[in-house]
Amino acid sequence: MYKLIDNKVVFLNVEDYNLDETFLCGQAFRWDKYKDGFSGFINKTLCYVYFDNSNLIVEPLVVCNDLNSFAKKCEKFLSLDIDYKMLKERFSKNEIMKKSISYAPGIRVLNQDFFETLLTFIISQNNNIPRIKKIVDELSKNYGEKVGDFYSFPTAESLKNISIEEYAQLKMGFRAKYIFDAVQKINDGEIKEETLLSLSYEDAQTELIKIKGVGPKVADCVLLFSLEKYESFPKDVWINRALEQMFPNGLPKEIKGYEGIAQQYIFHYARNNLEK
DNA sequence: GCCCAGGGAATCG
DNA sequence: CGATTCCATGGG
Repeated sequence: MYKLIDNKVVFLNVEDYNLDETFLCGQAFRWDKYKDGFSGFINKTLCYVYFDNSNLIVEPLVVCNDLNSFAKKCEKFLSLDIDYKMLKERFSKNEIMKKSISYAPGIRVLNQDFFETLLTFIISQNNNIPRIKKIVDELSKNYGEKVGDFYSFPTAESLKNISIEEYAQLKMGFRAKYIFDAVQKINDGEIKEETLLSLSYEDAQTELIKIKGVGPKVADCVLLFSLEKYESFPKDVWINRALEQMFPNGLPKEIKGYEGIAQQYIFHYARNNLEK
């Protein structure tokens, strides 16, 4: 439930939500600490997200002429339309899941912009989180739109005539040619968000992998973080360690259908507690 | 200098 | 097929 109060979107009595855990867990690369919360873009609108006691508040930092429709976008983006209390109770019937969740119980899987998620996770391959953020910031500063002190993430249209060499100048390395191919396939209409949304998880993954530099892991991140395929379970180096050490006999049945949401708790636990 | 990072493509056997 | 190697860059 939310209300519109004083040009802000106010979600009342939000539980099972921690902004630090959610914005800093490695699923999003364009949110920064700001005042008592975080600043970033929701549906192309720059905003300030913070807690006021138990209320979660989204304050647009630019003019927003349709606050009601923006509020619905916020609800979806922040994953406030999913019953996390119920999901975590189900996951916690498995003892290892229960322990993983206890290390960061306030993580939520965001519903981010498709194009931004696609490009940022192409950049993420064989890379580390601070440097991913740095490259994504450079991409935005160079080709995004200036909004106050911030820059929006570039659109596919705005990247239409950018060359591989220009991407390489942003220190992307070998990923420059992959970004170029992704932008081209989006602009050509070869890859369409609406199509991917209508397809099954498996078929949507098959489509995404047609992009150069997009393999199973990057595709799974895009499917989970921007296309609402919650059964998607991205496997990176940390998750592989977790699977060996925590789930040698496979994933528990309690997370079925929502493996991706469970994956975030496991990923966070593994990154902070497992040995290399 | 070596190792690693929210991997994937190219190559090899 | 599966297994290995290379790819750019920067921090530890």
